Amino acid sequence: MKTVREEILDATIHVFNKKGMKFTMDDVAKELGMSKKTIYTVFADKQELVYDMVDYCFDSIKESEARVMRNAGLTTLEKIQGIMGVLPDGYKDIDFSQLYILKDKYPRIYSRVEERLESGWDSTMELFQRGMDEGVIRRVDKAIVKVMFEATLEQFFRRDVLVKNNISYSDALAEVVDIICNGIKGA
Amino acid sequence: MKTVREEILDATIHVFNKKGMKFTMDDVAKELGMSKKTIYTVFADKQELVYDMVDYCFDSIKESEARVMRNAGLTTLEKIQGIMGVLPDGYKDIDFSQLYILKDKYPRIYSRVEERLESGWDSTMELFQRGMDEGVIRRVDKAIVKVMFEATLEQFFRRDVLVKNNISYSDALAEVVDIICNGIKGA
DNA sequence: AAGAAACTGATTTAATCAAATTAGTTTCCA
DNA sequence: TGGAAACTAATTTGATTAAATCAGTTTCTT
Repeated sequence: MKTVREEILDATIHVFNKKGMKFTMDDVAKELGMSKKTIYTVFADKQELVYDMVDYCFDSIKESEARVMRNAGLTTLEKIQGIMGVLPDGYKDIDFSQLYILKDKYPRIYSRVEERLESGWDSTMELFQRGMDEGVIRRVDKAIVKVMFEATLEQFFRRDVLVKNNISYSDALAEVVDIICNGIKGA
Repeated sequence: MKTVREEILDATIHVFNKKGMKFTMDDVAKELGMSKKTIYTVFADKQELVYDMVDYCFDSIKESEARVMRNAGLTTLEKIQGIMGVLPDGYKDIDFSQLYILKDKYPRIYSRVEERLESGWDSTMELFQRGMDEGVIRRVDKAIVKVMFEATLEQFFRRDVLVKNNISYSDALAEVVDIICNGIKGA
């Protein structure tokens, strides 16, 4: 059973993805068939709502991630592959490029997004390090791998490359993870 | 000996990189120690100047590229590696993200940039195809490799990732080409 | 022939202010 | 308790116009 809080957050994600950051509180209320009054009993203001929406999304990524990390049956390389596969599943929920526009208006939310985008890579970075120590992946610059991956995903969302080339998102993602993992694998 | 035309184009690149698309004709004239009058004897208007500047840059990429293609001593994979190395050398000359802002004001130049960015991949795409036919690289989606590479370079220029991580552009480029080439290499 | 500088019409930018929208609150009602 | 709708103060949007900038031309000079 979903809590009221979660219902509101889900609705917020929905209208956010439809209208970007200029969604209104009325939009959320209408989406829910709920009065604004009720929303305001749960969230103090719009800022808090968006802030919590961000955390809500990242938490779900983190959870899938933890599941991969915890799986003892996987090798380090398989874990890297697994995590790179779930990471963007979370990105799918929200159009983060929209969130970047908040820089001026909601600096607190903006820096929260950056913070979580950054810390979202913590486990992956650790895995890279472990892989290099174990010798299963080559000594590469972790920051570069990160940029490659993030930049590519960003393009998938922003431009219409996938539509134009008639490639599904999951196929594209699998291919990218595959190329990167093979590219960093020890010789 | 450089022609007047080339001198003007070089100066244009210079001021363009300093001030973006809002460089003025006076800027170019001052940079050259030349009167605007003289510039206008060579180029009909600003639009033509920028248009030719774009071609000028891409032509120099194409030239280095042809040199690699023509080198019979290289294997297909080495050629791919070589071409991916020179392609961005040309990007270094110009901040193409600036050019993308022209969409509305100079649609003719904008579409020229797109056209040449696109056709700049022609030889690389052919090489990918040849490599797959020869079996030296895996069957990958060429469009995805292209997105990965382009997106990554774009980030190198746009964000300050390289500065922040204290990596030189050429080291970063070499690493990216390396990862991609290893990532697509046949097993 | 080419630079320096002044000039003009067109475009860009900036400032201003009115109109519309919206966050958050309150009132009334089921 | 919670929805519907009205309300207010604040913000955002949009239109208008004045000021500044700039592309392209002309004049005068060496």
